[in-house]
Amino acid sequence: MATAKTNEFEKEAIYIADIAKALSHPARIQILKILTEMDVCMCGDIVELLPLAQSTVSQHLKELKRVGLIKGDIDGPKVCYCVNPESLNKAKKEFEIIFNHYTCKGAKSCRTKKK
Amino acid sequence: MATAKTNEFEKEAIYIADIAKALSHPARIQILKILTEMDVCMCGDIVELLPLAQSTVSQHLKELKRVGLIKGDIDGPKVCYCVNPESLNKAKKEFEIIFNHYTCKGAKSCRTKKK
DNA sequence: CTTATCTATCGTATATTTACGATGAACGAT
DNA sequence: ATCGTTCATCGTAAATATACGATAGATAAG
Repeated sequence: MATAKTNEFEKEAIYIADIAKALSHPARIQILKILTEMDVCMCGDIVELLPLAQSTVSQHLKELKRVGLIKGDIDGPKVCYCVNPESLNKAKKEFEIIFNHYTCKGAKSCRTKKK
Repeated sequence: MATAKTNEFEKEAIYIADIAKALSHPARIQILKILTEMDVCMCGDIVELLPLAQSTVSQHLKELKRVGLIKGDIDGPKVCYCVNPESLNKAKKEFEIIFNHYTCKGAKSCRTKKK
């Protein structure tokens, strides 16, 4: 990020950007999909479904956990992952707000200043 | 990205991740907000509202243009930016699909395998 | 033509992300 | 206690992202 100025932006913008960052890799999108479509949700299962090494998948899971979109429960030597419905709903609403805001107000023409 | 494996993922996941990447910086979230709330939408106006240099803002605008969320019309020496309602709506729907999908199906407990 | 304004791009420095193999930690089974 | 399984973390390399100043290009104004 190079001398990040993250804290000089608006709180809401920082939150949305952070969630968006967690969603900004195809592997993490597919992980979310996998976690909701499979009964089992172990790291090993995900590794088999993605073209990535186990350590890389583990890093992606960590990023999704960081923002709270998923959670992992230790179950013996395994870790059982699942989506976190609460935080997913919160993120959903935040994105809805900005998208609705923009699409409702945003159709203003760029060409109003033309001669 | 380090030897990006982007093309080995699902097409839909790649699209959503790409939009999310464009939204993954607070400056770009605020730019979208600014573009819908102001009548004028010149680069210079945005520079005054953000704690960033003009060249940096220009780069953020370029990233938003890359995924089609905004467009810029050349108006003399200025460039008049505005959101692109069509692509914004498309992105909105894609996010809705994945969020609704997850929140409808995703509440499965992680603890079903516990003794 | 010259100057001023506005924006994009270039060059550069630094931070972060992505990816992998190797290793370590935790646990169940033997 | 030892072994195998599962996952996280470490170390590392390469690609991207972020940010800035400097510069170039395009146009309006004079």
